[in-house]
Amino acid sequence: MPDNSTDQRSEHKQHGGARTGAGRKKGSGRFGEPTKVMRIPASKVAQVKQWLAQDQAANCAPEVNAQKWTGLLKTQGVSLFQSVAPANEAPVSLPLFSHKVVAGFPSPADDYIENRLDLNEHLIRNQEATFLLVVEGDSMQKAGIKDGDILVVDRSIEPSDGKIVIAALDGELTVKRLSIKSTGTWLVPENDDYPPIPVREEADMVIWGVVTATISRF
Amino acid sequence: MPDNSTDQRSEHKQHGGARTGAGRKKGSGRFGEPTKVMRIPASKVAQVKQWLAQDQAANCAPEVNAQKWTGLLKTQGVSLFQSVAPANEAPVSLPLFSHKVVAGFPSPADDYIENRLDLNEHLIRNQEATFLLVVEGDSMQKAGIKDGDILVVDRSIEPSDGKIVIAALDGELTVKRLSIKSTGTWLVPENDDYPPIPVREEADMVIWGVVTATISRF
DNA sequence: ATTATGAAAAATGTAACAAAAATCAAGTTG
DNA sequence: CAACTTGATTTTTGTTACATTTTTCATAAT
Repeated sequence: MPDNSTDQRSEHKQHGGARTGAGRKKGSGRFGEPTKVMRIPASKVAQVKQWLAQDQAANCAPEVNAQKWTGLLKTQGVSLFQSVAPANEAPVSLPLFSHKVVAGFPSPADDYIENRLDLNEHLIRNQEATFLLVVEGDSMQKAGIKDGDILVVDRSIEPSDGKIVIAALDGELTVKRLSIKSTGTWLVPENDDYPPIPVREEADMVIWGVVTATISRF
Repeated sequence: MPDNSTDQRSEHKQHGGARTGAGRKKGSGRFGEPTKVMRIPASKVAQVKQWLAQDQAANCAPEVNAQKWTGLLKTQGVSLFQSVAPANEAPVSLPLFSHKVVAGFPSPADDYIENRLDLNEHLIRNQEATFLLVVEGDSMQKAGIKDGDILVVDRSIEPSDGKIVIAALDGELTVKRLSIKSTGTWLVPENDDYPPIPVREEADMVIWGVVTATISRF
């Protein structure tokens, strides 16, 4: 301020002034939460940045198309790099027939048709937040998840008790059932050969997303 | 350095000294490259750390083997879909990851995406000959096919021994494993409550197609 | 009442710093 | 002379500090 000689006169220029309650609100940043600085190898800076940007996009992902999809909807956690494929319409529409059809080939024109189904639409509620994983191992055998299955994982579903989740443990992804009890949090395999895994801290494990479907090929 | 008064005498304590070429080598850090500091939202610090830690560890061997499934099978009432004429493809391509992905980041920086997969393309090879069946009843749960599962049935595949087939029996569609032995042909339910069904003549039943995949939702 | 203005508070990117780790060669020891 | 010590030197690394920017709001001005 160049000229501040006469305080009495300077008033005519003042608009603001000391006041309480002013200032930027907490959580008004990009991430809605406090941040920390950390050191990242140069070659991965871009990747991390992209990941952070994607994660925001996934978190505010719109409701795409869900007719008969039951499930909680909430955002949380991770996201991945993924090119958004413009979902054009009318791809694979599959007519649904009654199970009472007998020998003979049902025609789509028949009134046997109960419904039409597109596998992508049926299995993917939030494309931005969905990815696929190939299962290795049989720790979830009793849940019907077998080695080689393809899991449909939705990151936008809030992990909750009883959900089958993808968790990063010891640097590997595992699929387990999440058990949140008063006694603590557990990752429970659905195979008697494997013991439940206690989860002590957040750092122990990162939950990637919730398994919404599994696909087995014969 | 407490005593440095007399340089001539101080030599007796000196081991090192000014020299060139000393010092830590470049690239000797954890990442083998220079680093940068960046600001990360607090909730994601753990994920980034885990990813960075994992990334230096062993590289993963991407072994995607989607077909070593040796499962049982089951049958019950089913609902029927049919595939419809192949529409213009606007594939909803999803990222397909291998097992070794960590904390929100794929492990190897570049080939993290094993593949991109469109579920329709992946599951429906011959669209005009493909049906979808919704399984009714949970008698096949033990075999990995549960109530509400969607079966992908391909009519263009030749039924052979061991295949899981859709057969029309008594005006209803059922899922059975086809057993063609020297002793005869059987439709074998994978459920103790149901006996194997002998197939005497072709007219006894009509095989609609071969099950190529099953989809379970959670 | 509406708008303009600037102060207050938080967010953000980068610089700076201290401590730790790594590395080497001169000096010491055997 | 070879092996070991040891401190100097340099990079790494986690954190703090700081200068900007952004957001928000109370108040003056209209």
